[in-house]
Amino acid sequence: MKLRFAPSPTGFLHVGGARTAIFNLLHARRYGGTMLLRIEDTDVERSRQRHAEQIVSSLQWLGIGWDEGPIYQSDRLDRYRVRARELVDTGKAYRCYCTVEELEAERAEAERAGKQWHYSGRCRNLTASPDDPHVIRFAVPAGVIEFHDLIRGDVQFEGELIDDFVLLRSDGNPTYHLSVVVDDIDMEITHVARGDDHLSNTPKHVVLFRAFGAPVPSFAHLPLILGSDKKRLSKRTGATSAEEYREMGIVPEALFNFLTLLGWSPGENREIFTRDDSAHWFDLAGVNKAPAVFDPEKLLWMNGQYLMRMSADEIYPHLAPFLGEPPHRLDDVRAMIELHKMRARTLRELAEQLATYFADDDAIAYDPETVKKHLKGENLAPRLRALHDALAATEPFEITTSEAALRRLGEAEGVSAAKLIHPLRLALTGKGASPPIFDVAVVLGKERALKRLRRLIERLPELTSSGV
RNA sequence: GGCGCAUUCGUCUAGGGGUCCAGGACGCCGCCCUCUCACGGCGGUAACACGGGUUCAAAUCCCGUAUGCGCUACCA
Repeated sequence: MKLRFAPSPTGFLHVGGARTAIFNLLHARRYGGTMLLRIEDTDVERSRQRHAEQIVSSLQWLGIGWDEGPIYQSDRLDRYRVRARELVDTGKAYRCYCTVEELEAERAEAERAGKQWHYSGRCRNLTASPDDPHVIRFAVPAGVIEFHDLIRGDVQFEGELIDDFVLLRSDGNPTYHLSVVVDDIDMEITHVARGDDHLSNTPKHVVLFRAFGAPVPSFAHLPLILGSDKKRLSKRTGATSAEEYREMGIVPEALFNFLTLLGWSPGENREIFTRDDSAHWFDLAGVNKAPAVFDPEKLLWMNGQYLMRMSADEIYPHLAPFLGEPPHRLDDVRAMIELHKMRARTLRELAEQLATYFADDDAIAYDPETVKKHLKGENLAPRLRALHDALAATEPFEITTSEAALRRLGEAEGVSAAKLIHPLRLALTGKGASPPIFDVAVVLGKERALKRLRRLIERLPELTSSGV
C-alpha cells in the first residue's frame, strides 16, 4: 500500500492541504504502507520554489512525515512527453491545432448565446504536421465511467459529457491530468486521497489509467473544509495557512489533532489524542461525506488543552520565539510557564502573560479598574506597609510562608486576607487577575516583590486621590 | 445552465431499522471550588432540511423537493 500527498507549490500550505496530508499519512501508517511527497509544479506560471520549500517546512513543523520524496514533477517532464506520445501512437490521444485564441472566441460566443460550450473534438481525425504548434488531447471514450470511492461509494460519470482534455500543452509541458496519472502509475500509488474538488477530475484520470493499461488505484475524496460562511475556507473568513497558525502560537500537535477531527472521529467520544493514537484508529473509509466548517474557537480551546498538558520543558522550544529579546533561558522561565500554561490558549498569550515578570519593577502599569476596586478602605497605606514588613521578615520566602505571614497580619488587623491579597496582586502584576499571588511573589523573588510593593505604596496618594 | 456531491444542536461530531422524546465536544448561561484569573466539577441551552413511501417500527432504507457546495481552463 502506498499513498501520497501531492501539493502544487502555488502558495503556503493550506489547512485543507494539511488535513489531506494528515489523512494520507494516517492511512499509510495504519496499514503499514508508505507515504510519498510529490511536488506538482508543472504550472511554471504559478509554481515557485520558495513555496515548495515553505510547504515542506510546514509539513515538518506539523510532524507530517513521508517515506519517499519530495519528488518534483518538473524533474520528470521528459517522462510525461514520452507517455503522451505513446497515447498518440496508439490512437488514444491526438494532436490538436486549435489555438487558445480560437477556443477562447468560441467560448465567448457560446456564452453570449447563453449556451454551454464544449470542445468540439474537431482535431480528432486531423492529420497535420507534428511540427506545427499543437497540444495533445486525450480522446475521451463514450460511455459510463464508473469508479469506487472509499468515502462516497460508487460514483459514475457520462463519458460523453467530458471534453477531450489537454494532456500536453503547446509548450510541451504536461497538464495536471497527465502528470498525476503518469506519476501515480510509475510510483505505484495504490490509494489516492485528495480534496473533494477533484471528484469531477477523477473520471478523466480513470480513463487515463485504463488507456495506459495500468490498474486504477482506490480513490477517497475528502470533504472540503469550509469557512464560517460555509464556503471553501478563504482569507476572508480567517487564517488559511498552517504558517499563520504557527505565528498565532498554536502548537503543531494541537493543529494536527484538530485537523484530524475535521471530517473524522475515532468514536467513543475521544477528542484529544496523539498522532500515534490516531494512526492506530484511522481509516479513510471512516471519513465523513459532508464538508466541515473550520471553528477557530475550538482550535483555541484544543491548543489550551495541549499547553496545559505539556511540561514547561516541552513548551519552551515552541514558546522561545514568542518571548522576544533578550533571549530567556529555560531555567529562568520554567516556573513561569508552569504557573501560566493553563491560563493561556496560545503561545502568544502565554508570552504576553510572562511579560509581567520581565517588566521593569519601576514601570508597572496599574489597571484603572482594579485600582478603583481594590485600593480603598481605611488605613490602607499603613496596612500595606505592615504587609511589606511582614513579607520582608519572612524567611525562607516561600509560597506557604509568605501566605502564612499575610494571613497572620490580616487576623491581627481584623481584616480579611482578601483585603491584603488584592492590593498585593495589583502591586506585583498591575492587574486584577493573575495566578495565585504567593506563587507569583515567589517566582518574582523576594527582592523584586518587595520593590514592587513599595512602589505601589509610594504611589498610593496619587492613585486614590482624584479617582481618575 | 450542465454534471457531480452533500444535508444530525450555532459549530465539530456519535449514531448504519427498535436500546434515541438522539450521546459527546466547542461556544453560551447558571452553580460549585476559590485570594482574582484560569483549570476542574455539576447543571442548563440547542439538532435528525422538507414531503412522500417501505416497515409492526426510520435519524437510520427508497424516491422526490429544497438548500448548499464543488467542477465545468493549454490551474491544480
